[in-house]
Amino acid sequence: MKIALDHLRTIAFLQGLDDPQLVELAQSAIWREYAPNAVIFLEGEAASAIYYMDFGWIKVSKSSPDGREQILRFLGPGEPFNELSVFANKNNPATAIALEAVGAWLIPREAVRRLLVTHPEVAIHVIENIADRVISLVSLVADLSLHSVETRVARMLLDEATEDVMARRRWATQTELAARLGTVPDVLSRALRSMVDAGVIEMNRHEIRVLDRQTLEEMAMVES
Amino acid sequence: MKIALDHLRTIAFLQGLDDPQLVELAQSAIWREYAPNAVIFLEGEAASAIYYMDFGWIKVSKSSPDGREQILRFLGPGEPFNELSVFANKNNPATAIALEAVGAWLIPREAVRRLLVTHPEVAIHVIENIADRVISLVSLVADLSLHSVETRVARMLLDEATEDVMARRRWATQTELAARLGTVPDVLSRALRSMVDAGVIEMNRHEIRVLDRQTLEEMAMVES
DNA sequence: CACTCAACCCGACAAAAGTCGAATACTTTT
DNA sequence: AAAAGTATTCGACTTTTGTCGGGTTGAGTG
Repeated sequence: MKIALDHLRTIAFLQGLDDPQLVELAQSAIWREYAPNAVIFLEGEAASAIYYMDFGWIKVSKSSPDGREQILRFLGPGEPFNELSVFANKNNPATAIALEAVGAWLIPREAVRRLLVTHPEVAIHVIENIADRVISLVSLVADLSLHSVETRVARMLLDEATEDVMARRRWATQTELAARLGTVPDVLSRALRSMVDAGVIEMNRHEIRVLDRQTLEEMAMVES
Repeated sequence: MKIALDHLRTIAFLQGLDDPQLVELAQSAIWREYAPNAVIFLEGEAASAIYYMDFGWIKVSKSSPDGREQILRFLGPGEPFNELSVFANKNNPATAIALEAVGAWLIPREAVRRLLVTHPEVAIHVIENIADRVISLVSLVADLSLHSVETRVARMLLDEATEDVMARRRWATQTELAARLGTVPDVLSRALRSMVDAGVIEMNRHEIRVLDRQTLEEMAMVES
């Protein structure tokens, strides 16, 4: 219980709650672990709980009947997810799958929802949280519809790289990255290769290093 | 003022408020009209008010530097918009443009935001409203990334048609519809034409009529 | 009613993205 | 360390989507 409590304290939209409230939540929290590739929940299912990731990474994605996959986002330690379904009483709009061994706390919907009525400041945090989701989805739509694969790759690199290095976790294969960018591994491979050939980046299994940030920014069509 | 009050009463997320509250809102409401093609607000601008559409239609879209446009949604009479930016204190994530003559009420952000703290039920409505936005964006992403133009066209027809007829407003040109579907007018034209040739639909300037719903559903790849 | 302009359509073409089969390189397991 | 499995790459090819120039239609305007 103690552990759950400490974690709850760090969730953004629970900020400002006093200890008794948190203890109550902590008492209803359930611990879950998932093996790599395990399905955490499926698109269309009714959501029953909010998740708070303790360790591991997952992907949230949609799939087409013929097996193609579009990843909406990756989620790592410290991030809450499935708030949307829980707070809005909707079915899960997408599927969540563990990319590696994952441990997470589940807080049943009722426990969290009660807070909405009694603690308006929580509601405000929730709104801001979901608003960020909308913003990132809007920019995903714009990327998919308005920009070439090369541009999207360049943008991903600029987005993810810290100090011009984008570290690659074990699961960050070209297959997963391609699904994130809305394309297929082959095409991503070609795009990366042509960047390597052009001397813009350097790449190995564990990281991608940006060598020529300026050219990359031109490829990304970032506006001044 | 009276008029504004009557309209406010019909806004979904203001349901449950008592009259004095609404009167206060109505007093701060501002009336605005826009000519066809007028820009209502631009992507990136700070949002200062929530809009409530009285008459006319608008489009919310993102554009690329080279002029291509992706429409996120159309909005008509009775629908509120820009809640996202107002409630979450973000800049507008997209641009809004009038498709025809538009009249709308603006309610300044501060007036609405105060309600969030004092009236938790309003917050819940706001969350549900934004959640719907997330869901429709997720399905737009899936459409763009996972399905062909023909499939998207078929889906649009099935979505929009009532009684197998999709009425076309004056502004619903192939240019606008194509921008909504994430393609260009020519390609949309071809897709529609091939459906007409296949006897699946019938089409004129004012409406598109579904003749063979079953085939259309197969094209839309709706899952059983 | 003639004129104008936007919408729509067509056919040929160009480019981007996706597919396929097979070779190669890396990891992980045994 | 060998075997097995996964990830990446390659080249050739197909499909889809987008582009371009020009032509037709039809609604709205003076």
